[in-house]
Amino acid sequence: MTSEVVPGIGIRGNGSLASEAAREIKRLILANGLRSGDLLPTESELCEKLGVSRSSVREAIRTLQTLDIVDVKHGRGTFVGKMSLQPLVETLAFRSVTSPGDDFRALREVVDVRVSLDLSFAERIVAHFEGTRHELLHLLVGEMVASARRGEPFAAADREFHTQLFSESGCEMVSQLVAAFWDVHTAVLPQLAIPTPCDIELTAKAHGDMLEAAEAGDVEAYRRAVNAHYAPLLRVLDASAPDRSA
Amino acid sequence: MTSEVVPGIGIRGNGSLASEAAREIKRLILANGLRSGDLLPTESELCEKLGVSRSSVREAIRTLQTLDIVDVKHGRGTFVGKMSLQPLVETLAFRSVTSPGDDFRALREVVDVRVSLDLSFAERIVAHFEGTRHELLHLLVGEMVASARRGEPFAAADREFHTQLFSESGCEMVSQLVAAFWDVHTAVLPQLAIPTPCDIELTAKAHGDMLEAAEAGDVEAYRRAVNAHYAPLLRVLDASAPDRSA
DNA sequence: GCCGATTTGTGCGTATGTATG
DNA sequence: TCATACATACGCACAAATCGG
Repeated sequence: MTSEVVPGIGIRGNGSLASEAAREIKRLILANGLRSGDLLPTESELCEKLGVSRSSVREAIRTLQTLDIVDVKHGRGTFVGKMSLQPLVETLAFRSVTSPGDDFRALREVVDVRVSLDLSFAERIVAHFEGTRHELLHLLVGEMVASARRGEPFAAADREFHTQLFSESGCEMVSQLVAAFWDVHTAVLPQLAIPTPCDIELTAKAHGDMLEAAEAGDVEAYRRAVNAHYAPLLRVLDASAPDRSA
Repeated sequence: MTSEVVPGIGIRGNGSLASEAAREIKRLILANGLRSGDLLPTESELCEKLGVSRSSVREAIRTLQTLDIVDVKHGRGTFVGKMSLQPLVETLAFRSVTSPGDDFRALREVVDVRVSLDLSFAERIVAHFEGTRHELLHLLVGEMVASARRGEPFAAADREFHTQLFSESGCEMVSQLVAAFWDVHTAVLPQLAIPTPCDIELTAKAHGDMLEAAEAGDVEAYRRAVNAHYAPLLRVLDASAPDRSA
């Protein structure tokens, strides 16, 4: 029985033992300077170190696993996670489908943020790709155009294209944020509307224009391509939610 | 839709039982059209409905609680949560302090995104506030300026100012995103640098300029005020991470 | 304020699945 | 094949918080 009442104010921070355990595990990661992929103590060891039962440790680990701060592998152990923005995706995606009246509203904002980031980071991206030729990105563009002509979707290539654009330019966090929004938008959109083959082809080609503009060092052309890229999608969203101001 | 129960052997779908249970609970929320604050079945009832033990149900609930999809209250029950972006804050904040070599790098990107959103949504915000006078925001500005003169911080007012700007303009999701980034940035910054009293006052005044520009319908002035608002912060970050490319 | 019912929080023992050697 | 170590799951008992009579 670990009543463990701390005299004075602190008690045990705020929450439950499990929440406290989660904080302690985070402190443990920080204190030992552990990085992604490093092995953490076993659950039993954590029980001893934190002075709580297995149940609490497991719930704490579950919390951190949800936040992608730790990565639990069955039968092997618990490792430091990649700390991706996956929790953001899940929350936003779920939220976007639980707003009956505002079906397109939440999704529209997600897309608006994507446009905002693509336009705002245009200088940085163009500056990075100017005068180079990025074979992987050209490959992805070719893949998307080819798929579009066959009337097939090209989700994987699309996602990688956008994330590569940012991560190559040294914006790792923004890249992951873009990926998260991409995930949300593609997870929610199919439940609301389906794009036309024509739009699919326009979108595919816009990726090529973005890449060429970046390699040519033309920021304005890059921004035009970004707007062209989102035009079909915004048209669908606006048509379904005409109450949008300006 | 989902795989559902596999006869015979207990294995079903892919992930763990707890993950499966979490998916089922989300489906339950969607299927019943539950909204924030609505009461969910008790853990015991969920055990029966999902056919798993209480341990698994609890881990599933813990997962959803971490994502702010459900809200658990001791002795009362489990409710549908507010689905805030709190999980994003925790992940990003933790990530920002676990990059020894990149101390300011992650934080810099967070601030870059904030600037991006403030600039990109300028038209929308200015269009909404033009010709009006928002007393609450003026109150917050006065509070910030007064605090700055006394050399005191004004975190609460600062945060509310920025979130109000977006939520008033009808961008609820972006507002919460801004709030999340604000939380990350203010959670991490104190561990890296402390602002000067002069910078504090400049920042406080910039808020007033933003508000006045918005109410005057001057988008360009608004953008200038936004840049002035972030200038002190960016100066600190750039000074500490000189490896930034153009 | 007390009591009991309900519900979540915690602890613990046990059995099973899974990787390693 | 067997043994070991560990994560996963189950079930129960009790503690703590909340609510209503």
